[in-house]
Amino acid sequence: MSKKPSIPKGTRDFSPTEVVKRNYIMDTIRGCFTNYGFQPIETPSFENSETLMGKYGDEGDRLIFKILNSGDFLRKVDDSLYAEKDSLKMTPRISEKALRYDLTVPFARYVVQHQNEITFPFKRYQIQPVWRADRPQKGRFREFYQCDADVVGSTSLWQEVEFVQLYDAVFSKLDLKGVTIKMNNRKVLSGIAEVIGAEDKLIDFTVALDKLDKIGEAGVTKEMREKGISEEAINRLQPLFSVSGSASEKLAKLRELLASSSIGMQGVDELGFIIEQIQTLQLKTATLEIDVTLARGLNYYTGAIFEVAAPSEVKMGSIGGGGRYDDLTGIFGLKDMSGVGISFGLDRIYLVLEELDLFPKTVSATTQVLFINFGTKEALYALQAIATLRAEGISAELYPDEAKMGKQMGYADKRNIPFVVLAGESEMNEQQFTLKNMKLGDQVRVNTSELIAKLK
RNA sequence: GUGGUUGUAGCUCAGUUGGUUAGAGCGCCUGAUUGUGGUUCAGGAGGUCGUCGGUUCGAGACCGAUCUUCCACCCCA
Repeated sequence: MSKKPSIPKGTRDFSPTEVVKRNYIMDTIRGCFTNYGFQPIETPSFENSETLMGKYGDEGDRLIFKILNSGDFLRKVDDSLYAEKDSLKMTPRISEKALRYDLTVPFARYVVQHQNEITFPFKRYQIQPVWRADRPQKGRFREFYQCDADVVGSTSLWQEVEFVQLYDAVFSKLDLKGVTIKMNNRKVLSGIAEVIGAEDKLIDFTVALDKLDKIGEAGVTKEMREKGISEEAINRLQPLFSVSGSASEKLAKLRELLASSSIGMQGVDELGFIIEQIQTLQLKTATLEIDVTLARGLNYYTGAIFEVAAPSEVKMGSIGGGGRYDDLTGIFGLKDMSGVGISFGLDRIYLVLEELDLFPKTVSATTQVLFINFGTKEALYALQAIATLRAEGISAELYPDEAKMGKQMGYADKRNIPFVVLAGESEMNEQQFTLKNMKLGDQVRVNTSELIAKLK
């Protein structure tokens, strides 16, 4: 046991059946992305540390996997720094590269670096793994895939409308019903902070607010108090907890609440626009909902914020998220380039589909027909037929060894191969094949064209 | 990063207050069956009990460390 090899915490191997299912999800998402006019790019799995560090907050920095420099890197550290044993100070000296933490920041870097070759607005999609030095939990890994679609170079709210449609399209294709697209707007949150006079505590305030459905109103106010938000501000927040009802009712309530804040009103108007258009365009399976407590998201969101909740019967964190970031490329020196995008969490969608048994049966299909190996002459005869079948698009294989029938049949059985061909001397003499249906157990004698017809 | 939890055969798990040679089901291999799998029957292989250290006459069981699993925080897809 001890000598058995293993893989690092939070990583996984994928068996054939799992890869087939993952590909099904990926192909579905990719199909929708291209259908909506997005173009694929890829970026390196690791970036220069300075590209990533400081972009996700202190918590994010902690979760970034750092790559040790090559060579005798400790020799270059001066003694006084080494003696301090301060990891935070030491890290930049011994690590200059890091594994990417998400796909959005590398994308921003890409846009800035390639700005002269890009035609704006630029719609790109990207499906690649990301890494986080997190503690694993259910649906939480240290290596996982994100599937991102972003548009940069347009401030049009029609993009947000299209992203809502895109979410709906993907989940409809996957036949995943009961998905809720939660939407909020950073400007609404800023407006609330402004109205209650806690602008300087925006982050603390939003993080606490985000936990409303988890720890309740009392828990949220308690956390806000602990973070130093004044009692007066918390009292003024009161009406917010009772924002409920339909989208238009929520919007009306927010307008009332935020009347004195121009930024807040702007956020409400943006939410209203998107809701209104979606009401006309209609969604197929997903539900769009305004959630004023939705505050997750990285520090760079400036407008819309999206988060996708799995159907309520599945206990799973969000399966997607996104939003508008007006100044993402600004940190890399390219100003006035607004972006908006969404992300799908492939690994979590997989767990949800698995739990709800929503993978189509056909995705598990393997080889269509196995040819039994009876010996050299027979194998050659079989391979000639196999070549013909393959040219017809039928996946076929020859059992490589001249093993006992039982073993060869057992192989077909275990791999769920639906058909087996037996071709020995008597079949060869008549240019025929014995085709056995493994499920029914019956078998027929056929020629080549009949064989193709039966297997197609 | 904090707190808890888990680890015994390929898989799922039993294993009494610490006591002889650690078990079961499923799976695997061989045969009954030299051109017929999935059913049945007979036989067989497979474990330094996660790892390292400690307590003890004696440890799968108790203690410590470490790794891993899952869970709650933090945060997030």
